[in-house]
Amino acid sequence: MEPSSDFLREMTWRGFIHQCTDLETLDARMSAGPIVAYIGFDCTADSLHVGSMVPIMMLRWLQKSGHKPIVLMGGGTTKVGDPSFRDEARKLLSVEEIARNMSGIKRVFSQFLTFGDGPCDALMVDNAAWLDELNYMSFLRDYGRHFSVNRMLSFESVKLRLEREQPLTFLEFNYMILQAYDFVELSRRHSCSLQMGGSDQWGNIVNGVELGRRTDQASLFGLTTPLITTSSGAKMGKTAAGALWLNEDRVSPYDYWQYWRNTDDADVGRFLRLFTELPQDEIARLENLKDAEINDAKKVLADEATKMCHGATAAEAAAETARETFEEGRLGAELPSIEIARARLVEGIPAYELLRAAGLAASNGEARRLIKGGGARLNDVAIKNESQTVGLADLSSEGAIKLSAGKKRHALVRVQS
RNA sequence: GGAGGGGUGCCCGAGUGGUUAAAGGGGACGGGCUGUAAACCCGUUGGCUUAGCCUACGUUGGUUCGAAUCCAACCCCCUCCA
Repeated sequence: MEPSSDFLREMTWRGFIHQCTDLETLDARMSAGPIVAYIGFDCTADSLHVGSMVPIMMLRWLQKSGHKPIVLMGGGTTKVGDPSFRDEARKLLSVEEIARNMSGIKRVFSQFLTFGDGPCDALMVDNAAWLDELNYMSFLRDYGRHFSVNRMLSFESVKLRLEREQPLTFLEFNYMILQAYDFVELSRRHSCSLQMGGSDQWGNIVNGVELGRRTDQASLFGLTTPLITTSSGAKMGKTAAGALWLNEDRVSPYDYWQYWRNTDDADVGRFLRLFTELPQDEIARLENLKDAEINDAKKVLADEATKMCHGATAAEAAAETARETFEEGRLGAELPSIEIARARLVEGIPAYELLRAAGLAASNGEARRLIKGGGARLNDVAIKNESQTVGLADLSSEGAIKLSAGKKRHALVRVQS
């Protein structure tokens, strides 16, 4: 019952496996020797977010277990747009946007995988390389004949669209076929025999496996990961500011660390397995911590996850700032900060304006409401009056003013030098 | 091209001439309780130089003392027909 290959055993224990086209045969293949596997990433934004962390972790484990990972950039498929489980069509992205997004996403990967020419080194390819020059007539005759529209319509991934009677354009309908063709290309070019991906990719993956069998008698496999939700049922990765992006310029290491630190109790064990590479016994110990002690497990989770994404130095700085801010009530260096001209502080700035400038409120009105509701604090003292002004006298001995919105959101105001 | 239906605040969704910055729900934010957790309770949720002013119900005009609500044109979406 338990897989014999290192990779699948580890993945099973950690909760990465949702569905597989043929787990037993795949396991035998992976036990016998190294294989090549890929995951595709479309270029719909200029950074990936935590939603992609599960597939990324899987590629890491694959590489660690002695197999070869391919990262497929969807430079071609992004021009079409994956309709899977969407109730309406995506906005069509321009070629320029796609190129920009791709360069943002590429940066992320160097952090997680080792690229190169060795047998276990990761490879990055772009499906525009073959999709862009496809000839319509020959493609239809060579590959289109292997697809049954009846079957394509039966996939769960398009059901939502069809049931809601929302239009599914012919453009989008082709996505599945192109992704299937990608798998065949990678199998031919790089002997790739396994496609992995999120559970929403099941239909697309199965089509690739079947196409490979029909055109090349290839024995291909598909493996999907479950959609990770928080125990409260929400899709994970939402922050106050929006998605939890992996690129540092969109979400700071400190905010990234905070996200993991604030994990629900109920999710800690599961997340440690999925998002850290700690050994099994260490995870077992951490997930058995009770009550307030579980906070220690959350800190480890935050440390590990941040280290992987932003490096050890950034992770330590984030952890240190959190400790200073929350455990000692001081001001940590990595808190988001803004600079204000000395002259403006001499005049005095209304507190609501400063809250807005520091990014703790989206508008002056919101800042006023925050103050009225008793959630705004200046150097840890509640701001009572909306029109209260902040001046030089409020600078602490560290040379900064600490502003807070609620218990968790803090920012520093420094004097412009 | 024809017939019908529809476009409301972050999202869903009520609202068919005035007291509507727009019910209700969700989400989000804040307060309380805690452990920087969950659950629960309470509050807030267009902007501004905030006892006031300004901007808002696809767009532009019109009717009216007064319009998200009525009229016209236009744009976009959906369904059926060709």
